[in-house]
This record gives sequence, C-alpha cells and structure tokens, in this order.
Amino acid sequence: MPERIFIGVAWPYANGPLHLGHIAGCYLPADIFARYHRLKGNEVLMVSGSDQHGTPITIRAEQEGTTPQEVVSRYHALFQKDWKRLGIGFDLFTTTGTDNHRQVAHDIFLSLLRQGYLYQAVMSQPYCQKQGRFLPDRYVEGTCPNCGNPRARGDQCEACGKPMNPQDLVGMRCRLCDEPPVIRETTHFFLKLSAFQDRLLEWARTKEDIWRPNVYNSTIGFLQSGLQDRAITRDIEWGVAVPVEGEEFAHKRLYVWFEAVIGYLSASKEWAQRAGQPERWRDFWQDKGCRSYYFIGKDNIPFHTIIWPAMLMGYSDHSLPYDVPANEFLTLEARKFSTSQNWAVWLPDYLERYAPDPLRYYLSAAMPETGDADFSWREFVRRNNDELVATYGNLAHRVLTFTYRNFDGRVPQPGALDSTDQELLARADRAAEDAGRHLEHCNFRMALDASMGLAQAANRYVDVKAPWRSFREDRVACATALWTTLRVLCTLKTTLYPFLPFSSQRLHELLGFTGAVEQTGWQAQDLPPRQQLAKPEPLFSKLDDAVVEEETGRLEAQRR
RNA sequence: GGCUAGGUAGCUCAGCGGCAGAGCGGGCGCUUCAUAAUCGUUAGGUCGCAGGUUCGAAUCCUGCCAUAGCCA
Repeated sequence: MPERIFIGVAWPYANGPLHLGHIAGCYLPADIFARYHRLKGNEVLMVSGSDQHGTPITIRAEQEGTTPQEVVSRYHALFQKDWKRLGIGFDLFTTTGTDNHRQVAHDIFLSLLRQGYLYQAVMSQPYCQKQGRFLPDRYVEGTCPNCGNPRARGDQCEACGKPMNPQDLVGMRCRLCDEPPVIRETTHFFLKLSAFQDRLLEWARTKEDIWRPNVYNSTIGFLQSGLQDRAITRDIEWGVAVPVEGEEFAHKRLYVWFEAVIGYLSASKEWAQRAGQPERWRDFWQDKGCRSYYFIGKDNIPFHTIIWPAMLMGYSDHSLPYDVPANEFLTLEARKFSTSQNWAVWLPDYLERYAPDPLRYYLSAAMPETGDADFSWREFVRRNNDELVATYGNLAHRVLTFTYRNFDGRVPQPGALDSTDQELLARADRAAEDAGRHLEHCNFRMALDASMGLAQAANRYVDVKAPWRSFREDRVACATALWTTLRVLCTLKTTLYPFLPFSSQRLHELLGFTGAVEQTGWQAQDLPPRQQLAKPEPLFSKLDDAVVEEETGRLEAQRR
C-alpha cells in the first residue's frame, strides 16, 4: 500500500545564487528523502519555488539599476539549472509570481478575513518625504544607540547584532537619498495569531516524539511565551496585492512572511494543473493518510511550526505539517557563510569544477542535523579520496575489473554459498533495513553510515576470499565470491541512490542493468548469472591535494 | 537580558545512568584484484569547569565559563 508524502522545501530568495549552506540546510535532505520514498514506490509530491518578493530583491534591483522582475527571472533560471546539475528533483519548482499563487494567497487572505482572523490597525513607519514613500526597515540607516556604529540598519545593527526599530536609530536617514525620514501613521492588516495559541500548543505537544528536540523545544517555548499578532501587509509596491476594495490598500502588498508560505499550497495546485489532473493536489492536502514534511533551515522554524499551521487552521481542513526536520547551519572553514562578505562557496561555481555526487556525499556525511557542521576544502578532498573513492568506489572497481577481465565480461555463475557468503548477504539485507529505518526518521547521516559500513564489510570479505588466489586454485569458489560481492553492489546502488543518484545509475549500468535505477524499488535487484557487464570504469575520481590550496586561495581572494 | 542547541581522541562527530566509542589522520604489519586503494593491528581522551543526586554520572540536577542561533 503506497503512502503519500508531501515535501515542502524552503523558498529561496531570488536575489542571488545559492551557496553550500542552503544545500546542506534543506535542498539536499529533502531530495534524499524524496528519492527514498519514490524508490519505495510511495506517492511523493515535492515542491518549492523562488520567493520573488521581499526587500532583498528590490534592494538588489535598485543597486543594479534594473527591475525586480529582471533580477528574479535571472536567478530563477539559475536555480532551475542548478537543481538539474546537482540532481535535486522537484516535482515542481515555481515562483511566487504566478497568477495561481496570487489567487491562492487571496483566497486564504479573504477566508481568514471572513472568519475574523484578520483585523486592521494603525502603526507607525518611517516615511521618506523626498521620494514620497514609506521605507522598509532595512532602507533606513543611522547610528546604533547600542554600539555607536554609524551605519546601522533599521532592522538590525550588523556591528553589534542588535535588532532594531528604525525609530531607535540616532540620526535616522533614508539609505537611498540620505534625507531624514519622518514617522507617519499607516493602516495595516494584522493576523490574529493569539487566537490560535491554545490550539497550536495542543497540536504541538503531540509532536514531542516526532520533531527534533531543537524544533520541538523552541516551538513550545514560543507558544508558552505568548503569541503576538503580526502585521501581514506593508507599504511597498513589489508583491502580492491586498485583495480589498478601495484606495487605502492600493499601494500596499502582502508581507512576504505571510505570503511565501502559501506557496506550498499554490505550488501543489499548479503541479496538479500542469499534470492535467487539477484536483490531484487534494491527495496531498486533504487526505488524512498523507504526511507532510517541511525541509527548512533552523532560522525558519517558527514560520513552519506556528505561523503556517495557524494560517491553515484558520483557513480550512488542510493537513498540518507532520514533521519539520529543520537543519542547523553549515559553516565554511569554521566561519559563518556571509553573502555580504562574499564568504561562500557558490553552487554554480562548485558545479563548474566538480561532480555533484562528491558534494552530495560530503554534505550528507556532515549534515548539520543535530548541531552546526563545517564545510572545509581539506575535508572535502579527504572525504572524497579516503571515503568515497577508497571505500565505495574502489570496492566496485576492484570487483568489476577483476570479474570483467577473468569471466568473459559476464556475471559469474556462483556455486553453493558457504557461511561467509551467507553472512555477508545477510549483512547487506540488514544494512538496507537500517538505512531505510534511518531515512524514515530523517536521520540522514546514520542512513549513509549504514551503507558505508556495508561497503567496508564487503572490502573485508573480498580480502578474506582473495578471488585473485582462488581464481587459480578453485574456480567455483572464486566465481561464488565475485557473484556475492556483485550482489552486495546491487544493494549498495539502491541504498546509496538517495544520496548519490548519478553514481548509482552508473553502477546500475556497469552491472549490466538497463533502464533507470529508480524503477527497481527499495530492494536489492536479482543478479542473473551470465548477465553481460559493461566495461568497468571508476565511479569516482580522486582529487589532487592541490585542490585544497587552490580553493581556499580562491575563497580568500574573492572575500570582501 | 530571555530562550534553544552544542562544548567527548590531532580532525569530524556518535554515545546520553552501568568497563570511554566510530571514521579519518599518526605508528606498525599483511596483501597485490583495485584510482598505492584494501585489510589487520597499535597509540591517543580529567568526556568545558565546579558542585550535587546515585551503589554507579560523559549521560540526571544546579551554578559557572567560553560558542552559535533565535527572540525582546
């Protein structure tokens, strides 16, 4: 009986390329999870898209003297290309700029309004008289009252990290034209989060054994400390219109934090339309048996465990998140990724120079699941050479080349299996079970370990069996050992497929199978004796140690 | 200031009440099918600090110290 799995992944701001922190944070784990479930034959819907609204995008456009739409289109196209190259397999990766998204956002807004969960209230905002517009917080600059930094922003002082209200700044001025803004009153819609407090708390408490401790504790903490209603509209031009009549809201837009999460639902509807089955989204949103998973970074937790569930509770009977496996952060050479300081390994740069699977391997093995994790080029080269190439790649290569050369390029016919052979095959079944169980629970590092442990056991087995010796002394024993190891490779190509889709497909073909490895299910494929093997070639390449200096040098050079 | 998470071998991390663990790196050795890969073996730790609970604490509790993130 196939299960239904909905996978929502954080929506990246389309204002710049993605870096490895984003990949380790949510895109890779989501993809691993999706591939596993597809392999098991489950129905999976995995969606996300470019978040094309929000201040970072308008700022970027103004810096470049272009339009927000141009910025968005450029990076959205880049994202699409990168997903393909890295093997992140969305069922749909759309944007928040579609008519469909606007309609769904309006529907939710109006539904919440009708049910009394939205209300209007007046708030004070900085207003630039010279430009005749309200200024987003981060468009306002001034001296930090806390540390004296003269260039603190209205949302936060980057020097001392203190969060800010624009009014707190000494000598507040407009970042675009240097004029001091005035404080003006403006009316906005607020979401009555407080109305959901009790229901949210009751619901969240059912998640104690499902959510990661970090996710559970911070959510409960938030809920217990009391929710404040939040404004869901802003005085800006770039965004989704506020669906009410009249001039008052004509120049206001839905605030991105409210609008972007709606993308999960609107993308599902778009996917269904594109598939020619416009009602199909209901399978993933209104079927009680469907589990929904949201892969995000830890900075996004409250939006997915509090705000989005509250919106869904107020809207109608749509499924609430089942799990929100938020990852911690990745650091780069022990320092925080920083876009403004250009301290980052950008995904397009990586993909220009290296293969996707070594990165997928590294980020899976060092995934920031339970605490922050670090990416360093030294570790990257080491993990590639000493783990991926030496343990897994070498196992496949040593067995395939020996077999290909000495058994006429075909899978050997095994004799009777002795206890060592049987033990290894049992070990393989156990590894697959373990990997599956860990993947079910989003424990990606442990799932990967299960497979790598099997590869090690298989290397030991080959050493014990020494087929290069038995080839001369006992041809049947040699054939049996090789067949057994090849059969273990069949398990490995399956259990590693979620992590290393490209090399699993290659191994699938090297073993003489045709078609897509994804079609073979979450089980070791039968290995028919006499099956023609493909001419062996290494699955992975060693990297020269010089890569370490080259890449760390590049990082330092590009740093601002 | 409040909250959350982590501080364990040279490095990356697991363990979370019962003899301190893994991978990698270091030393030594075996092997030669394989991208000098594999495999065996060995060294290496006051489990952040100080108290407490317990027959027994890396593990539970309290306080402190550096760290990261979130919130006000």
